[in-house]
Amino acid sequence: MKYSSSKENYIKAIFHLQQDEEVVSTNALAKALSTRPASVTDMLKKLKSQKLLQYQPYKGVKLTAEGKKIALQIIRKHRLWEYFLVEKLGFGWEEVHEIAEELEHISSKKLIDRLDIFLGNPKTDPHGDPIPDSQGRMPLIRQICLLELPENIQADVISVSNQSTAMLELLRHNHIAIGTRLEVSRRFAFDHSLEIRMPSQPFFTISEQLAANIYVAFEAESK
Amino acid sequence: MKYSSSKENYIKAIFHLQQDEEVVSTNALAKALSTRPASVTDMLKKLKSQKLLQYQPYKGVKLTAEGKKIALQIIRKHRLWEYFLVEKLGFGWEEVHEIAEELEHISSKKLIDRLDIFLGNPKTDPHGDPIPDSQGRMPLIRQICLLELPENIQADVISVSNQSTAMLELLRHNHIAIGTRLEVSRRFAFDHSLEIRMPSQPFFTISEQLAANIYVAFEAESK
DNA sequence: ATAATTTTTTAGATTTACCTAAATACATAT
DNA sequence: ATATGTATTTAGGTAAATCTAAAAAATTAT
Repeated sequence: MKYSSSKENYIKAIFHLQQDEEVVSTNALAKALSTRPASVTDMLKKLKSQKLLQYQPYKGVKLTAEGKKIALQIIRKHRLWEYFLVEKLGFGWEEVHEIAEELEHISSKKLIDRLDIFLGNPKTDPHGDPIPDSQGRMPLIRQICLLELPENIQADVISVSNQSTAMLELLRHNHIAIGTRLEVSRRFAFDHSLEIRMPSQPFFTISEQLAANIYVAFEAESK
Repeated sequence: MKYSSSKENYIKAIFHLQQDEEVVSTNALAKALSTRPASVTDMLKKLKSQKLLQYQPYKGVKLTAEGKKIALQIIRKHRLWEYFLVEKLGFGWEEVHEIAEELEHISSKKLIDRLDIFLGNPKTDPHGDPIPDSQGRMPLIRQICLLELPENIQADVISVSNQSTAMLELLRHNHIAIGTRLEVSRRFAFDHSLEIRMPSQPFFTISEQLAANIYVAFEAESK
């Protein structure tokens, strides 16, 4: 079934608000969507009649299983497009959200599954948020310092804590950037330096000092 | 200025119909857009008030310069997305039109200009139709047999006339497919074979017989 | 427990993009 | 030149998604 962009935005907003509060209020939704409470009430009635959510007047709202499924599909699209914009088109991670808000409403499922493959099945978007898979399963992502990354586990760089030019220069030299997929292949006891492996590139090592400033996200047993 | 998807579809349809007939009739538009003549009349009034077209009741319609500019932007987006879907995501050229109809309404100009660069500034879409540049200039495309392609001019493969497995095998072996960018770097008088150059690949030669079955599109002095 | 405040819903409009049915303008054929 | 047929417009209506203002329900404070 296909839903209007407006309905999709409601579903997505409810999904996100539900992470904090079991039940979502009309006012909270109105604020999140920059609209008026009266408009929210109208839309909730429509979405309820489509069985996407449970709603009793004055009692707040909660997505049904079907509603959640749709929310996860939209979030999947949003985050994959963000990844595409940053990794392939060279956008900064601050400027992609708005564009992804539009792209997430493109309907073709085949498109998004092929995009996923084209991007190498990333597990997180450029902000480090997990990307649901084609079945809507959200991978359990752990975000840690590169120093603590277990060996031979693929992870994506999500942030760097030190922004000095000296450090950025070193990162650039090693082709490490936000979004880079890498893994630690060895650790050397002598100086605690790390051997880094990146897809289709020769191995190289980085110092403990550098690694201490890099944060990565990786998939901790999905399901 | 931003226009609704619906308005953009009207503008695009008028642009295409204008290629055949100087002035476009209400009925022709209704047919092209699968809608009713009365709906067309309504919309024409709105678009006229926005100065995107010239319209006098009963006298048909014609885009203004501004209307044409917008049409070309939409066509640019449509064709670049088609190219992306085929070249990067591996879709067949028959199945991309529908998806591109949605993608063409994504508004970010920066997105489309970066996509253009990412794709290597293709001059034609997978169907061989020319892609307007960032200023809306439509390159003059000539479509000819590879045999007749002038030397050292980049061209895109748009079709192959013989579909035998033997020929397709040979094409695959040479990494030639619909959409491949190539140029003829030399011709050998002895057997009329051609030396082919492709970006970031070693040169190779193909027989006159093979070249006779390959059709390409290239830019003939734009402007 | 009642008053005051906040939240939510209802009622009634508006805008966009459609529709059908009827009226009008234009084109063509005799 | 008039009749007939086709194309186009007008008139009036609908559905989706929004809005404001007012009413009603729920919550909080005294």
